Amino acid sequence: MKIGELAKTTGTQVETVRFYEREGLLHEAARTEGNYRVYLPAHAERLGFIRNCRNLDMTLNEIRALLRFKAAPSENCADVNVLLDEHIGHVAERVRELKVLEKTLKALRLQCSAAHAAKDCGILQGLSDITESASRRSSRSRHVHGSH
Amino acid sequence: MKIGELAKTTGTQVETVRFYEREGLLHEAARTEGNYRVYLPAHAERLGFIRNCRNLDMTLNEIRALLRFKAAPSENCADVNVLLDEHIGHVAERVRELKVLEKTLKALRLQCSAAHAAKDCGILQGLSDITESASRRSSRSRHVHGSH
DNA sequence: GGGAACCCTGTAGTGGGTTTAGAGTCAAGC
DNA sequence: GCTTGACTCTAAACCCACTACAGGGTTCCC
Repeated sequence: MKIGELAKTTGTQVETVRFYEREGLLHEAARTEGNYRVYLPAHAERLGFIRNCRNLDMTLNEIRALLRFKAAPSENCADVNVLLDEHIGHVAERVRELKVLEKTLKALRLQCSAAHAAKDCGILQGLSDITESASRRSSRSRHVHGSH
Repeated sequence: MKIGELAKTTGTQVETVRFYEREGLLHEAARTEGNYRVYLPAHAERLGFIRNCRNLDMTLNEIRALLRFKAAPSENCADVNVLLDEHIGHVAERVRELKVLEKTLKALRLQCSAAHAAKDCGILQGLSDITESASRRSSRSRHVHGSH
């Protein structure tokens, strides 16, 4: 199959498939005479695995690690468990952070319920004042992202 | 005050201050004879506002909008409310997504409780199989990020 | 005058793609 | 045989919010 079909069956964008190839996540495909990539079912399987991992918010590096484990079927899988436990930890931490954030934002929102002159707006006041209440984002180098 | 002091009092990194100036979020500072930036309390106030907004996970564009509202004190603040409501919506949505994710990851984790050969690992199997269970990340162009 | 601590500019890198530009390929219809 | 349109190719730039680095200059203290 050609790249467009592969992309459609795996719910990926064509550019993303080429990006994964550049990144070494997908093996290079054979080419037709006209230089089109040709994919086999094994490619679709591997891409499906990658997309599932991405849907679980894993980084490409984590996915690379998992692909290595998959490629060594007789080795011990303890490291897979460790990787997943760490990832679950990251997600759980991010949920906690975002809930604090949500609470803070809602409290801020209550400071201005009606429309009036901006100079009297409790929200703008609040944004100037907050000193310590907001989640003291101590976690450097986060891996599960914010809200944007 | 010089840039280092400003950075310290606002809990910002020096490079970030210069970055905000380049981005037009902070007004250009006056300079000493030796070409060092000199800041006034007003700069510290504005930077504090920006950092508070960033701690609430707003984008620089959202912050730019808020700074414009602040600069027009007699205008109506209804748009501030709208901006904040939208932002709260983004955060709440991301929390929902991440909780689904956490659940999926924990279920996946249960498929391999002990260490054994990778070819028998329920987690790697599960990652190949998931078809629809994981959060169908329909939200394109998210603004509150994942877990990394 | 020597060294440490600070500051300057400019550039490149991060992650996980997306977008754009400019060109080539292929099958169908006329 | 020629055109049209859908598909494909490469390479490079762009996104966000910084961060890091290279290679200097300034200030201050001893």
